[in-house]
Amino acid sequence: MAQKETVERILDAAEVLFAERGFAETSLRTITGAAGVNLAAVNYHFGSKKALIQAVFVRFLDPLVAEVERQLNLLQETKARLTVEDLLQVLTQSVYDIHGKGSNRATAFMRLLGLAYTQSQAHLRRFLGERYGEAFQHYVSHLKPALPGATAADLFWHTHFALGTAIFTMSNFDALRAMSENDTGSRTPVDFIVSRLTAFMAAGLHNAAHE
Amino acid sequence: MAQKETVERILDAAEVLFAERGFAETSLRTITGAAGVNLAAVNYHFGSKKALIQAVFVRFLDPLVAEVERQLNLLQETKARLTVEDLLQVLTQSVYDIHGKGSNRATAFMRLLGLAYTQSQAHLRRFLGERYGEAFQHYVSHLKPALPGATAADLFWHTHFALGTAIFTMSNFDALRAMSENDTGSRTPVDFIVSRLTAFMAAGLHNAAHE
DNA sequence: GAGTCCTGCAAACGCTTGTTTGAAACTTAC
DNA sequence: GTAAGTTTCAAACAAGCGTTTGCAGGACTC
Repeated sequence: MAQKETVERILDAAEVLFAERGFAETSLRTITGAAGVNLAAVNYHFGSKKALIQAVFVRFLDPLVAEVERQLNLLQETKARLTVEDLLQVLTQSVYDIHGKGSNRATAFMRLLGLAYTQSQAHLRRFLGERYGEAFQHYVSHLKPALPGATAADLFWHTHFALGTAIFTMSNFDALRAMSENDTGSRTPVDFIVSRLTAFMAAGLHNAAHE
Repeated sequence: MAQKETVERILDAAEVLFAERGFAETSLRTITGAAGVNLAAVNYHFGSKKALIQAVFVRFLDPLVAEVERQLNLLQETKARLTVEDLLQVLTQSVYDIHGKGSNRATAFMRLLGLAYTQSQAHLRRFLGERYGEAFQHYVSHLKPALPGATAADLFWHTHFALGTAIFTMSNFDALRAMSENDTGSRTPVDFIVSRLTAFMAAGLHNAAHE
């Protein structure tokens, strides 16, 4: 009991702090301080800071990947050929179903995903590739029939363009929202942003098939 | 003479190393070691590590912003209304004109731009906003007539979606290219990627006017 | 040629980092 | 109630960080 509580509290604090400041910029002392546990607890329960970073990702991604897979299979039973919009919808719907619609945990974690790409944590990228590479490939494989006429190279690049759009937006979500509030005077609802984002991605992806 | 050489060598080394590892992960000892100058030289010539980071951006962005402005004005004289494609073309053309077509300095710097967004360097974002905010707004102002029917909110979000696509792709350029080479077996030319990228961005941006 | 200014250098400063240690506190089982 | 096994804790560790210091060497003026 006491152990699980400590582990969970460390993960909670680490998830939030990593998302706010990045991995290298967040010290174990800051994390354990926020979690209200002893400094040595991280190395005792996780082994190292690197292992803690990976554990944060596993706790979030394992259920999400499973849910995406589930919804993908479900959808495939009712529809012979999935559209690009279907596939994007599965992603957002899976996040909504697990965390609720207005969850800031989801947007905070998206920032973590962005950091995983841009910060120099070679061990993390290797780890994520090994653990989730197959699931990612499986998801992308559904995109191919949805975009007839696209070559393999088209598919690869357009997928990563779309991925980049999403990750960048999510990882700078709060900053962008603040800027937009400054510009237009009103706060944009999350729904609006997400639907615009998926529309932008879909438009870009469809472009692959037309050239 | 000797001074300029030292300053320039520090900037060269810092630009490459920051792009490779990030700001916090690159120590002044690494930079001065690679540059072949004394450790104290950074604080002597720049004042602090933060000031060095800003100087790296200024050296790259000042000429680029000026060139974009120049090409924008030139284009406006021959054409009454600029298209989205025109505006994107001005950006890539400016980079090409300054650094040549196959420059890795340009792609490396794009990675720096991405880091500026995602790494926790509040001073950098503040600095970039103060120094280049006006030029950015001026550029975006040309986008409004190019996308009739788009509201102010549309314009803001779609601009940043496109920005995100570009920054993410550029900042992970080498990694993406290596992955694609692994997948398809052949190395994708830079031209191909850039033209696909701008096409993707244009398709997404046009989508703003149609909803 | 003395004086002034700029630059380069080795060494040290104080501080923070991730990790380890060894003993104390607690839980569990017989 | 004692023994074994977990978990917590304060303290210390070595290493790395950005920055500062004081001096040595060169370049320049007058």
